[in-house]
Amino acid sequence: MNNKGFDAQKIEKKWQDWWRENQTYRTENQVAGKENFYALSEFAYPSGNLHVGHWYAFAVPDIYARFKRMQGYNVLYPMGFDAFGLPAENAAIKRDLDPNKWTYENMDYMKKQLTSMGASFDWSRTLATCDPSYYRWTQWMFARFFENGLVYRDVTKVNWCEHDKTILANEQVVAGACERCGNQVIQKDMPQWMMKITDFADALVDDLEKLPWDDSIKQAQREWVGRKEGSLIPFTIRETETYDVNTGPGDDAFREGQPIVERDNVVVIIEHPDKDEFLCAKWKQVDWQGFVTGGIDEGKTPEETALEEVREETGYQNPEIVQAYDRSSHGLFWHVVKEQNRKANYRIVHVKLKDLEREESSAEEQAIAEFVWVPRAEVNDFLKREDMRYPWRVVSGEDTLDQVQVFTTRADTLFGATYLVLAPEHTLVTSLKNRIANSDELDAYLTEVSKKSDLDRQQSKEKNGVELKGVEAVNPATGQPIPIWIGDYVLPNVGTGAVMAVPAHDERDCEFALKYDLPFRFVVLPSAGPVGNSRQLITTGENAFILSAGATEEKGQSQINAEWNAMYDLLGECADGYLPKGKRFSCTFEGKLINSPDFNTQTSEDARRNITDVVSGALTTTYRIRDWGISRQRYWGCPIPVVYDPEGTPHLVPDEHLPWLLPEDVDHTPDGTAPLARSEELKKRTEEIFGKGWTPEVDTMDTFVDSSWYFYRYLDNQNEDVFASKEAIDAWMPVSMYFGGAEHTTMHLLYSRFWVKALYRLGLVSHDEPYQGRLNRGLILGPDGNKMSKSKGNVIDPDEVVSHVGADTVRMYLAFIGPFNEPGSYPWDPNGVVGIRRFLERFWRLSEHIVDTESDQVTSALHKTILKVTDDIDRLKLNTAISTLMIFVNDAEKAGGISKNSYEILARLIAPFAPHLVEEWWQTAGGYDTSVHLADWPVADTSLIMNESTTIGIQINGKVRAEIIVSDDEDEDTLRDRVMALPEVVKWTEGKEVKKFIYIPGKAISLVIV
RNA sequence: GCCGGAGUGGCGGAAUUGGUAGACGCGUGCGACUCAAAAUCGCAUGUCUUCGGGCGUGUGGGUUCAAGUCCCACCUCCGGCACCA
Repeated sequence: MNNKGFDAQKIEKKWQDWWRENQTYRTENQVAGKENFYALSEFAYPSGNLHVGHWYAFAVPDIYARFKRMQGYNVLYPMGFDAFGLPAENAAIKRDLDPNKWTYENMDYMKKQLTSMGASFDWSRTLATCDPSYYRWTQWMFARFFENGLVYRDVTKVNWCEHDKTILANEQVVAGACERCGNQVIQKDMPQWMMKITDFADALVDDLEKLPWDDSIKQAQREWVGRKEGSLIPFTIRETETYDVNTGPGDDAFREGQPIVERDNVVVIIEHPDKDEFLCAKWKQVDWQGFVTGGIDEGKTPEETALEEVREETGYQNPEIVQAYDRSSHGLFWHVVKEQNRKANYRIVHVKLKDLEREESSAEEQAIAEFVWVPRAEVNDFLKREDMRYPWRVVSGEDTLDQVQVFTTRADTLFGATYLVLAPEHTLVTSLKNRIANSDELDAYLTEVSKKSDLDRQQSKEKNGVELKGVEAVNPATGQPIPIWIGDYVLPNVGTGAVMAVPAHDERDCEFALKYDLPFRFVVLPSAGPVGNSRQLITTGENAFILSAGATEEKGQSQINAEWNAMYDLLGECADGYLPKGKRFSCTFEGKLINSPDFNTQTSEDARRNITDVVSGALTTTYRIRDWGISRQRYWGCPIPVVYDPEGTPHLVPDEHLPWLLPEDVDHTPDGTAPLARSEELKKRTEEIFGKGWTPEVDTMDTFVDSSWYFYRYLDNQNEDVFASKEAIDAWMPVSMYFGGAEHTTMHLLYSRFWVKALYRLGLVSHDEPYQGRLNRGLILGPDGNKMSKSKGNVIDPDEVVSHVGADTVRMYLAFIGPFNEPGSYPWDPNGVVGIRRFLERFWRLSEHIVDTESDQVTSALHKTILKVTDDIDRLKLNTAISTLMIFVNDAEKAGGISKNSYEILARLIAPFAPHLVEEWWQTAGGYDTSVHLADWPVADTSLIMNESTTIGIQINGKVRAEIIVSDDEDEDTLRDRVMALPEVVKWTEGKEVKKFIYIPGKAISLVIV
């Protein structure tokens, strides 16, 4: 291929050498009359070999950097190496090498490969994060952060990768697995150094507003920070006095032959209408022993049964329900225990008499029991007797054990909170342990939970839990006691690790409540959406009644209407909001409050604030993001500049001892302990400087620390006094355009933003965002459309392609493969590469057709091309810029030639894409002795653009039927006459009436006929 | 499930504000040059067609003289978050 057209190999070598010798791309911090432009590509890990992804990451942005340079900017486009990290260490372990040597050899080799791209890197500014002259400043910044409380040491649960034998940051754990090696990550308690990124959580979200980045990047960062507005609601916790049921001879169940086992019964507590007294049955030898009881018949509610029992057994005719307790109690009859050991289920119903109107009870009833009024205090004493246990709670109000804060985003549903769920890890679970009646059950559950990995726990959606018997919480809005559960669906580090469960308005609580038969209270009437009741209402639950409401309808709007109507009907039936069995569901929409005294008809939004206020809660914000743990138990990383005194207190290594060097006498084999702990030299060094008994920190830093500030060091990489001078920083920062991979959106990009904000807070820099522009590039796939991988055998070796078609072709092909400003994935097409090579050859051959005078059409087309190419490169739509250049070259060929001046302009337009080839023409045939890359970018002369006529389509009833050439100055009437005379138009309009004639100059003519 | 983004020929993709859908490149077909092949050049290339035209930008509706583009509903794919309270 090289024997025809141009010799890429020769040309490229020649100009790469020339550029180096002439320092063409050396960049000064300031150039008079030029604005600075900092174009940055995420630096490379020195893996030892350049792949197509590197070309895409570095060579394509280089086109942009060259373009900006020609446009008159003073452009910095630097390159360096992110040189600490696991691969070096793994290679070292595997092949018994020195990671330092391995890394530096790779960097040398890769520098050569990078040069072969023809990129305009200023190599005088390069850096390597593993170089002591670099990491000295990483350590220096760590020290400043330490002094200002931005880094601290803490023992926390950490993500531990068994394979890599190191801690991982939350950001490095993907779906419970190690982001690097894919092995499962386990939780371990370990001391580690933490960066206080949470201090900047708000700024990391809010400051996104002022950045013109793609919304997907900003959104991903927002979600990562996970800021949520909500309320902290305090719930008091108290001891529940739960008693087994004792009944006397008045109980149905006591009578011979009654089916007691598995029978549902009520115990009725009867309150006096005026006095604080309760009606108790008087039995046999004792003054009184119990309350009215009765069996619940099939189809009756406990309430109905209770009212009936009161009327029948006591004769009082107007009882009124105060409260029905939902929890049933498994009672043992005190007297039956001895004889038959029978059991029954009890529901307790508390009624109050409206008046003392009384019918005489039957003789039979009177024979069994007569009734006496007993003062509350006396009843309470009775209930507390060891041998006399009743399921009725004694209300005393003085038994507050503790308080628990619950975080919720839906304080408006507080009246619907019918139970509380704590994470198994919640501290309250331990502190309440001795109060809990069912601690065996609890222990068994806790053991089971601890066996589950975090991954298992989050993957199994089957909810389960255990009630903490013996304690209960009080719903601060209703004042009602509610049970407390623990459940592993509540995660310890989300919110406060405690949830107020509102089954009627939360899907997860609904599932849990259905499983354990907990009450549903509906307190928010959903509002119709902006377009009416267009949304499906039910999220989950026993919604058969609702489904059947719309069963005859087709799925769609009428089904949805039926759902809403069924809900309204149901809510009309249950005035207190408690949903009956079989009709329990959850609806998470916001709306207006119901069943919430004092707050009814308020909107969810208002109620959240007002309810929070009334229950002495607090509006608050929570975040998903956690502090950044940076300790790594690995060798090849930046040493943490900390030593411990004999008491174990950490101290910074003073600045004069920086760089705090990475020891070399270390066996790198990972065994779960830090390799640095095995260094005699480090131990000795520490004792010599600080004294006997002092020990060094042996963990190294996460490599994301190294890369959090590297863009400063390019600006002033030789400076030995500061990480970069203020002048250099102010000249270049923030980075004008940062090119990188989408995979770094929630890691490097977030960390470095944090880092800069921290430096800003400490007054070390004068800007609080590192990157003005940001572009996530796409992915180059193999020719088969799959991700390139050795196992699939679809890996493209750029060196090999370059040896066939040259670097210019490869660069330009990558720019042509798809829009660089959209992070799509583009398959590598070997034939597509050939197409670009053909184009470059046509451009090359066009230089043999230089004529003295070219046609006006060519001149006009050239200037149009300038406009379009300039605009496209500016928007990083390099693919269409190239297609525009192709069109022009094709046209110029056909037009028979091009003037030298025009060819020079064309050459400059192509120069960023094919820097070697254009330089070759420019400095040989073109006759220049300075680089084309330092030439000015062409500016279009619009006066040379011929634009007097355009061909536009004629639509008849919306269909294009003809076309016509129109000059810009033609008036509408003459145009109309010409249009109507066209044979193609006549064909369609003959015998029809033309109702409308629309002319949009330069765009369309539209006729409406009938 | 929620939040982003995207669905256009055989393929990558183009159409910047609603105005001739498919630019440009690849592939394919035919032709020229050649003893032949490669390379190069030229022509054609959405689809159906009774050669009048019909149909075409994920699906179904709608707005408009005009819709890939705007509105409503849905489907699929990609990315982020996810038992997040």
